[in-house]
Parts: sequence; structure tokens; C-alpha cells
Amino acid sequence: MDEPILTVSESMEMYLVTIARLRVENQPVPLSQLAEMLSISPVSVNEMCRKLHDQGFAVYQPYKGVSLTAEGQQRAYYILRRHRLWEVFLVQKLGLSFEEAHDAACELEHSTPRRVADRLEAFLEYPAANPEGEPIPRADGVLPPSAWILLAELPVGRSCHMIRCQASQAERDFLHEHGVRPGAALTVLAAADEGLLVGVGGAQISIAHGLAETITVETRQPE
Amino acid sequence: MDEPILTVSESMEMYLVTIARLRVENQPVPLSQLAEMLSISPVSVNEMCRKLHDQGFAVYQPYKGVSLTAEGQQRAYYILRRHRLWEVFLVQKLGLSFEEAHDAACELEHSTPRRVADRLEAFLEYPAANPEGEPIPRADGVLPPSAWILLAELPVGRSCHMIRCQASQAERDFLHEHGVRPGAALTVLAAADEGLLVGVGGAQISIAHGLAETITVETRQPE
DNA sequence: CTATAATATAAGGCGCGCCTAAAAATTACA
DNA sequence: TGTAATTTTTAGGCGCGCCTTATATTATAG
Repeated sequence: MDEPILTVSESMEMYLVTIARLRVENQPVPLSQLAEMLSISPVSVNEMCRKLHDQGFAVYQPYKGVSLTAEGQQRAYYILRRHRLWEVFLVQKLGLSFEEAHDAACELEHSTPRRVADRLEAFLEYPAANPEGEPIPRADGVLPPSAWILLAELPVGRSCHMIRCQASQAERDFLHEHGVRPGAALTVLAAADEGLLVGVGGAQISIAHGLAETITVETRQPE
Repeated sequence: MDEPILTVSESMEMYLVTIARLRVENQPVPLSQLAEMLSISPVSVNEMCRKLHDQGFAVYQPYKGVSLTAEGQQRAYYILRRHRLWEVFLVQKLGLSFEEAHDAACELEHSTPRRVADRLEAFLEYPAANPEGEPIPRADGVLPPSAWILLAELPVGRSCHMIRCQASQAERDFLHEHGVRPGAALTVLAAADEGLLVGVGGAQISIAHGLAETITVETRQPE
């Protein structure tokens, strides 16, 4: 009757949170991607995915990929929440770089009781997102919907807020100098062969299509 | 020539820090105490102590006990420092009880990079001790002395943490069943002819004077 | 000095999470 | 459609840290 409360090992937690992060449009995540992301051999990843399936945390379909059950997603968000709260704390209160904060948060996230996370959230005054603009799952397990798309996909004339850029450091530095940084308000003024003409804080910058495809932005729903 | 940097597992870290905490006046720590403190079978503790000896972190002398090498003590203080800094943060900034904070710190201490510890120390404005008055090892590895006395010598009304008991196995078992075990928070409620009335975790137990003289505790400095 | 209690050690086992090698199944493309 | 590439599965192995059972060794109190 009463469900046994299955404990999730640290290793399992890493799988769950990685699946959650790799997931796009409810498509199952290919195991090869998972293996690469985790730096674990495909055989071991396969083994673990079957285990997660058997324990009810994931749905594994051979040759298709793996996705999370409601239970699995809840556990994943549970970790993601801790991870991003720690990132906020480490950057905002301790003054670490995001890079350092991210690495440390990867460790701390597995050793953080729920109560500590909740208190930490209050101490940080309920941040909505981590320092990179990625949303923080709430205590009730809801991950606030973020209308995230690529800048390259934004129609001309529409505005958005930048979330992140996954290009090289040099390219990110270039964008940063022109005001294109996480949180900045951007408007696509025009699209040309060379790229997008983007307005940012009264100035304008031309961004190549390739680069625009590495930039994630959040849009307000227009209606 | 160049020493291989031996990595210390989380389990080993627990042993090292426990040995450091149990150590008094440079006497080796009996393995039975260690086993009780860690809630691990004496056989396994023996096994691990031989391993720590072989790897140069401890000196294990059969029938004598185990003590730390300079290297082992450094590692132990390294962890203890993180543990107590987290306790300060969790109590002072997040408002947790010491009990909760201690438990959470036991986990966090193993996942805290040096830089995070140093920044945390600064953020907390360089506390000298944890919320229970136990000294925090400094970044340079120095641990200020702490106050260990016998339970029998503790004034009525004062609280302490149990360190160890050197009575017989039967007596230790008796105490253990009543929650009087290493690490437990004890309060001397009253002193009578028969012995001390001691509060432990909401319950009470009467401990004969003779037995109380075998129990070592750590007290907070009153001023 | 001896009997008993405490401590040490040996032997074998278990679950976990990872590995490699090799064989089988499926998919995808020419 | 047939072959190549990918993916899955099986089998066997390894280190870690813990366990229990059983046997030695040492310490200590009568």
C-alpha cells in the first residue's frame, strides 16, 4: 500500500538532473548525449537508465531515449532548485565568479536538506533565477515557465530579455562590451544576409546568424 | 620525488575528522571509541585505520589506538573548518537550530572547495567558534584549544556535548540506549546524592557520580 | 598466574557504480 | 533492399566501504 520511499543515490541524482536539462520539447533524450554529458561509458549509462526506469523515475525506450516520469522530474527539479539557489548565494553573497559558483553548486546540491534550501531561498529574498537567468524551481516543485527561444528565431520587431550565450568566451566578451549580456533588453530591428540588427539600450549591434543561434532569450508572451 | 597527491574519500574524511575530535593530550584514540562515534563495526574501523596508516594519514598501533600524522591532521582540520563555518552560517544567517545545522554541515563539509570556505569565513566576519563555542580551525590550519572536562565536573544548569565515555561496555551500552552517546547534547539538570540528573534530547536520565567521572564532555566558554 | 574481557585479524560476502570486450538488435542510408 | 553505423545487451571484472562469523592475540583483574 504505502509506497516505499526510494532513496536516490548521488549518482542517480546526476542522471535525473542531466536528463531534465537536456530535454527539449518533451522529446526523450538519446543515451549517447547523456553519456557524453556525464562522461560515463554508454554501457553504464544504459544500465543506469534501465534502473531508473525500473524504479519509476524515468521512461526508457530502447533506440528512442530516456525521459522523466512525474516522480523523476520532481526529483530533478528538487536538485536543480538547490543548485541554482547555491549559485545565487555564492555569486551574490560570497562574490565568486559564476564559473566557480557553478562548480561548487554541483557538489553542494547533493548535500542540501530541503529545509536548508527553503531557508536559503528566503535569505536570498526569493530569487526567480540564477545569475545566468535560468529559472529556479520553486519549493512546490514548479519550474516557472520561461518562454526561451534562440535569438535567431525571434521575429523582427519583437523584444526580449537575454538569458545566456553559449558561444566562445571571445564572442561572449564581444557581446558583453556592446551591452548584450544576461538580463539585457534586446529588440530585433531588422534581419539581413549578414545577420540580425539588434537594438540594445539605445545602441545597435549587428549579430551574425550563427552567433544568434547560440544566444538564448526569454520573451514575454505578446498577448 | 614529487609526492602523489592522495585523494581522500568522503569516508576517510569522516574518520580523520572524528579522530581529530576524539583526540586528547596527544593520546592515540582507541578504535572502540571511533567505532561507536561513527556507528561502524569495529572490524571495519580496524580495516580503515590500517588503510589510513598505510597511506600516511594516521599512525595505528594495535591495542593502543590511532592518531593522526601531520598530513592527516591537516586534512582533518580542513574538514572541521568547513563544518563549523557552515554551522555558523546555517544558524546565524538561515536561522536553523544547532541540531539541524550540525546535521546539514556534516554533509556540506565534504563538498566545499577551499575558496568557498575562505569566502564564507569572510562573509561571516571571521567567527572564532561555531554556535556551540567549539573553535574553528583557521585558514592557516591552526586550531585554538577547546574546553574538555568530565561530566561530573559540570556545574548544574550548564550544557555540553558528549565526547566519550571510558566506562565498561555494559555501562556504555546502558548510556547509549538512553541517548547518551558521543556527540549528544547534554544538560545537567540537578545533582543529588545518587548522581546527576541529566537531560538529553527531551528525556532525562540519572547518572551515578562514578559513571559521570568517566564521561568527557566539551563545554562552551561562558564568557 | 590464570581466567576473562577487550581487541585484532582473517575469510567470505554484498551492493554500488563504473569499466571493457563481444555479441545481438535496430536504424538509417545509399 | 542490403549494408554500414548506431545502439543495446550480456558477461565478466574491479575498487570501495561496509557487513558477519570465526579465530587469534593481548591486556587486565582476581
